[in-house]
Amino acid sequence: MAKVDVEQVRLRDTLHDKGLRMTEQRRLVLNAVRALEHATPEQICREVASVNITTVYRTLELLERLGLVRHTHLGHGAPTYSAQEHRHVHLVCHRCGHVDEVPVRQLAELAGTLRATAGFELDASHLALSGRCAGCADSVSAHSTYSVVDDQEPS
Amino acid sequence: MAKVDVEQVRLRDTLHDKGLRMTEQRRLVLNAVRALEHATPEQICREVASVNITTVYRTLELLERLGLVRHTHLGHGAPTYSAQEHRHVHLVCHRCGHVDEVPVRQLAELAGTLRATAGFELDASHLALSGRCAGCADSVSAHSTYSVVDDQEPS
DNA sequence: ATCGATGCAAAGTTTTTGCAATGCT
DNA sequence: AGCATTGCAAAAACTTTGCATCGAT
Repeated sequence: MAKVDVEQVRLRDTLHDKGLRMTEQRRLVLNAVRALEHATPEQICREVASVNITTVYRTLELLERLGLVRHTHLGHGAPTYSAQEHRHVHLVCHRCGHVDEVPVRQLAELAGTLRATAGFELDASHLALSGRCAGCADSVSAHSTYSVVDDQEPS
Repeated sequence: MAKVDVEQVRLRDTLHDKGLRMTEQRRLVLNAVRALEHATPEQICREVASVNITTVYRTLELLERLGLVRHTHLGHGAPTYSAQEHRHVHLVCHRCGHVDEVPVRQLAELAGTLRATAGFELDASHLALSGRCAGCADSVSAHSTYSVVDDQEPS
């Protein structure tokens, strides 16, 4: 598959530009990030069993500095990594943990507002929004349990 | 100060409703969360030195279940807690780490869009947006360093 | 007096660091 | 050959658990 080679060459070139080296581990980790989509370091490590967990951490940090991957905090646990080109907004349900995705475009308006009011350049591809997914939002009326935090502000 | 007593009574009542007990530690931790604003468990523990770190963790979890505090993941490290009534959106600069805040209202439009398109109920008070703060966005032109990830999508 | 809450110590998780061995270039 | 990279082991950082004691009700 030509695409794979292209990606691989791109990685090699990016590394060489910085005086860094192309290794099998780096290729494997990058491929795993692309294949798994928002995966934690541990999940990535499981996927590429031959690569040591230490190397996974170091490689993810490197790939992020190179702009090839990004990480997001989807919940309480470990950060999750995705390929740079995988641009979307994560919608994380903090009831059931389900992660949905919507196009980055939906944030354009917000990005404009934040730029205007706070001078803040929103990085939309880096983003996790929490709330209730469709399924859990529906079932809310049936619950008013101890363990659930729920109260939307008046307006 | 009457306000303090009111808050304290509210905490006591909320606890008693569940058959739980009002303790000095719970009062101290809740006050610390309110005073510090988006503080990590460790920072809270430092603030209320007399309370054991274990108790801080347990109390934060409890207060969150009771709907009195919330937590957000502002960055790589530990989660940060704020009082439930402290409603705002965090703007986290992933260059310098600075955390700014804007009113939740700015998300109203986005919340509507997500509800309509994905059935997702956005929890705006729980939110951290990452990007570049005004200061770091300004200085971007001066840098094209190795360590900086930067590339906004075409449109 | 009862039973929930706390503190201490110990264990569990996740991530980082030091260093000798390995392997790109 | 030179120097970045890896793997291992150990440390560090963060969080949870068990249990005896303490304290709110």
